[in-house]
Amino acid sequence: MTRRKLEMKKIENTTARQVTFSKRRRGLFKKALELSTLCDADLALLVFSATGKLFDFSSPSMQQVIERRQNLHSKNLNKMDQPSLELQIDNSAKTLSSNETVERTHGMRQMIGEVLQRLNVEELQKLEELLEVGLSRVLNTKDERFLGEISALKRKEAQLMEDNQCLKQMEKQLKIKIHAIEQGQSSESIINICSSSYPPQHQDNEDTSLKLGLWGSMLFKKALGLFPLRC
Amino acid sequence: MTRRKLEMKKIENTTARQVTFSKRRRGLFKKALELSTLCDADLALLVFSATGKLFDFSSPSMQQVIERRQNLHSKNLNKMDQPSLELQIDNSAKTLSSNETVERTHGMRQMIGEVLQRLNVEELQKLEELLEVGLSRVLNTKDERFLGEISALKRKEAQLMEDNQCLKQMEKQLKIKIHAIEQGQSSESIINICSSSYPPQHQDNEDTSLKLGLWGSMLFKKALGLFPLRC
DNA sequence: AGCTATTCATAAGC
DNA sequence: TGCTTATGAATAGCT
Repeated sequence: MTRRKLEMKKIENTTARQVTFSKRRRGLFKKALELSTLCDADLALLVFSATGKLFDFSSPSMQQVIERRQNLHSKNLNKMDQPSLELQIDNSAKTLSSNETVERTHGMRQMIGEVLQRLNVEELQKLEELLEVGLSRVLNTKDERFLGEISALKRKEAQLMEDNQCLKQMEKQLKIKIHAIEQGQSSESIINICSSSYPPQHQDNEDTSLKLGLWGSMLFKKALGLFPLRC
Repeated sequence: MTRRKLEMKKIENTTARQVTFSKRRRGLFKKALELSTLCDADLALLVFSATGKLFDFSSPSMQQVIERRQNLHSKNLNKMDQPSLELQIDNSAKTLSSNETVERTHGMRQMIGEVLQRLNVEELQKLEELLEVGLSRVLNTKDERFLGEISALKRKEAQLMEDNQCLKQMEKQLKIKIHAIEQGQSSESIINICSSSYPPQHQDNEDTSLKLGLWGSMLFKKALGLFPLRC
């Protein structure tokens, strides 16, 4: 603002608006750069022009800053749900540093930031490599868990379907037997199948279903062995 | 800057740095607001303080602006909306290998390696950024698939267990009936239990086993209806 | 795109 | 952290 003070609302004249956009955009980016330089702050600035062109500046990388924000949001959402990681880091910090005041006055991030400042390029490269390896291990572990869970579920599913089929067969057989009886035939030709008591209640509540399924099919197979008609 | 011009590098004095951070941060956000107001531009500004606190401003919403950027990047990745980098790489590749045998004998990796050698730091940073965005999208998509598959399997499992229970009930009833008949009692005295809450309510056609489950239970119901004694 | 006249932002100091 | 002030920066309106 100079010559005259500018009213703080949208500039209606398109040309004037575009000129102002260019000038002020440059100014804004300069200020952003200065802030990040002078104060060593992480920062991201995204500006879309009216024509859809993107201007951006960030420190460190845009992706990193955005992810940092999203992590923050996730944490806020989860809150105390999983104190694990931060707490672990914090504990590690406590174990590492005999000077307790450091831990109390400085946040973890700040501590990390300051430590990083002290590292030279070579050390930072080593660290980068370590973190890359660590990331890939984390990702692989996560995938393994996912895949493990999926295959467990598939096993369970297969088991249940098998049980299901067997039960249906069993049902069929029982109906045949009933029919036979009702036709006045001797029931001796068709034998007792399942005199057992029902599902044993295990104390393992984590995976009742699988055991139940297993128990079911074992029972059924046993029954089949006794049964004149095969399943 | 006033009183004296400030050198453009990190302020070493921590207190002074924090004071400057506060002042300049306020100024930066004011400028950002003014730019978005005057020029009606989409804009996002994220600043992390050294203590990890997040300050942000955006217009319209942070999420929208960030997504707009991601979309832009996807487009860049997908096609030649912005031919700059991709084209440069491609051109570099073509320039590099006028000799066709080179392309054929050298693997993709080596070619990429050579192309990368030709990029300057700025181009490499852009590329790094693109790859980071791409990676994070790939990871997110993968996770979504995993989670989707897991929840589908869990639904399936629940369905199968339900079917299973019902079949077991049926079996039990049939046995009771047989027993009754064999004792010479009237079958009328033993009646139905489990036909109540049966009909499954899923519409997941993508899944054979589910259909089988559905089919199974429909069959079961039908059988019940035809059967002299109800279940 | 340049050029000022002006207003704004802010480093230093308290 | 807040206020003051001198001064360097940013920039609106012109050209």
